[in-house]
Amino acid sequence: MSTNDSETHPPFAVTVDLAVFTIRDGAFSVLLVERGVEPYAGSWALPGGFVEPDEDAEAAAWRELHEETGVERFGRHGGHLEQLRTYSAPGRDPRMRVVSVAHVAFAPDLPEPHPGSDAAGARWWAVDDLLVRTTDPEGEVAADVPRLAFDHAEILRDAVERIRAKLEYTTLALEFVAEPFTLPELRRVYTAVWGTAPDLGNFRRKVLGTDDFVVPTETHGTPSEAGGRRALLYRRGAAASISPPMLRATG
Amino acid sequence: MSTNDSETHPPFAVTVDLAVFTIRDGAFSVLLVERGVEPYAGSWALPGGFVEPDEDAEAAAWRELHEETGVERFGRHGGHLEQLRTYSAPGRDPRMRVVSVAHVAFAPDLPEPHPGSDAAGARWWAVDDLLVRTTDPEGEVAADVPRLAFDHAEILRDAVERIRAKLEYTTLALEFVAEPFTLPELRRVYTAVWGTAPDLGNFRRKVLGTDDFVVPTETHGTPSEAGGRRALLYRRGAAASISPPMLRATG
DNA sequence: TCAATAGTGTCTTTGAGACACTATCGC
DNA sequence: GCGATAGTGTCTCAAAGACACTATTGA
Repeated sequence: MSTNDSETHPPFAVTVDLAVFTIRDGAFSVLLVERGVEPYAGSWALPGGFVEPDEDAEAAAWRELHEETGVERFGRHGGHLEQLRTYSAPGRDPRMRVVSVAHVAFAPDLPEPHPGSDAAGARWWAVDDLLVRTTDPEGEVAADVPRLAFDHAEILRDAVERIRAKLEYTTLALEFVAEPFTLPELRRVYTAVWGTAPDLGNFRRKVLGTDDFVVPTETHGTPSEAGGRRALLYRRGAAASISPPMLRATG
Repeated sequence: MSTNDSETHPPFAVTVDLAVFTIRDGAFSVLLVERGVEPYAGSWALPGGFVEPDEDAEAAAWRELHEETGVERFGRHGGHLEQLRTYSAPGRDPRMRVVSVAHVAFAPDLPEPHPGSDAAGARWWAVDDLLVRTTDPEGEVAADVPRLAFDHAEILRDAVERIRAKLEYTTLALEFVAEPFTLPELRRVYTAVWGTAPDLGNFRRKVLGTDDFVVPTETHGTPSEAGGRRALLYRRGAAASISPPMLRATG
């Protein structure tokens, strides 16, 4: 906090940007909106918006999340949202000086998004495809995979790395499954986010051996369409951290 | 990034606040400034200031760090600075709407600070004392230990937790020692930050067994005033992470 | 009975925790 | 020699990695 007089300093616009993740058909996916207005009209970007005078950045992020996805903050399990970091490069928005407080959010079973008032479209994209396109503009992905507007490719990269890391030492994976869930479902979260499947036996040992990570029910789920044994159903436990962490395969 | 027209949205002031840490006389310490102007004149606060039009938040943080401590960004080992998180509660500054991008910085052997132009004073404080005073206003610390202005107690708490956690899985402790250094010196960093001393033998095994954490020299240091064997001197290695992590004692 | 998935058991290896022991310094 | 600090060795135990094996379902 400076002691200078504020009158001598220029105003900034403050926005929030959201990287909203879910698992769709086994793929780690993120929500993008197609911009309807300049700049970058027609480009795809992370959803976001301006912070209002009476709210902090987190409240603005929840509001935007609701507007884009219908996720409610309260009521049953409303997903998880946390601040990522703030992006403030002077030229990051061509219109004016904008500082953006980026957030990461995720929830299971998010509905198909409906575009906000200024967006031309909104849909889920596979994170891996977007990262390939970002890293290598001619990468081996479908031709319609877009590059991102503004500095959103950087934000997406940071968000993905945050989530991959937090799966190791927190119970964040629980936020990606709807209750009740099976252990194979939970394991598929790790598989989708990390890109590699944890060993089945070792995964069960770790999850069941971590106090209050998951809570068993008495009932079993239904097999997938491919058939097979019915898995036991669980609910989320109260544990927040995993110690020692569940490490990604050292491949 | 919103697609709304920016003209309809109110301006914010954007500042950076800094939690600058070092180890002084074996104590994990943070730099505070005594405010010379309202609000909170006479109170102690984290150093900081307004972000200028032509710089991003990180550049503003380096500039303020230099102004308060004389630490240069370039040249020899100029310390480490990273973004912590952004604080944006509507009432956090009584004058106006201010969003602050907080940063964490540290370096070994920082000089005595000289107060900036609007500060009445500047000095190092033991982190533990400040945290006790924050948690328990009548805690068992010296009577002159202050409470912090604005929401800086919260920022300090978050910063300390970040550093304690990062010592576990990164080589961040190296930023607190001047080259060349001895392993006992490096161990004292962990002891000061965590408040507990890692076992001497296990600490050496971990540090020397982590590839490129430290690089041995051929020379030995001088014993402390209490005497004893001379320790071998090392330099910082290129490794950035420690895997598996060096865990805090489970006390 | 077969394919597919869920779940169990166990051998091996890695590495942390604890702590005893040795080495080198100033005095 | 002694006290103090630096450094080594080693026993034990917790837990991860790898992988073989069994169980339960639908077709």
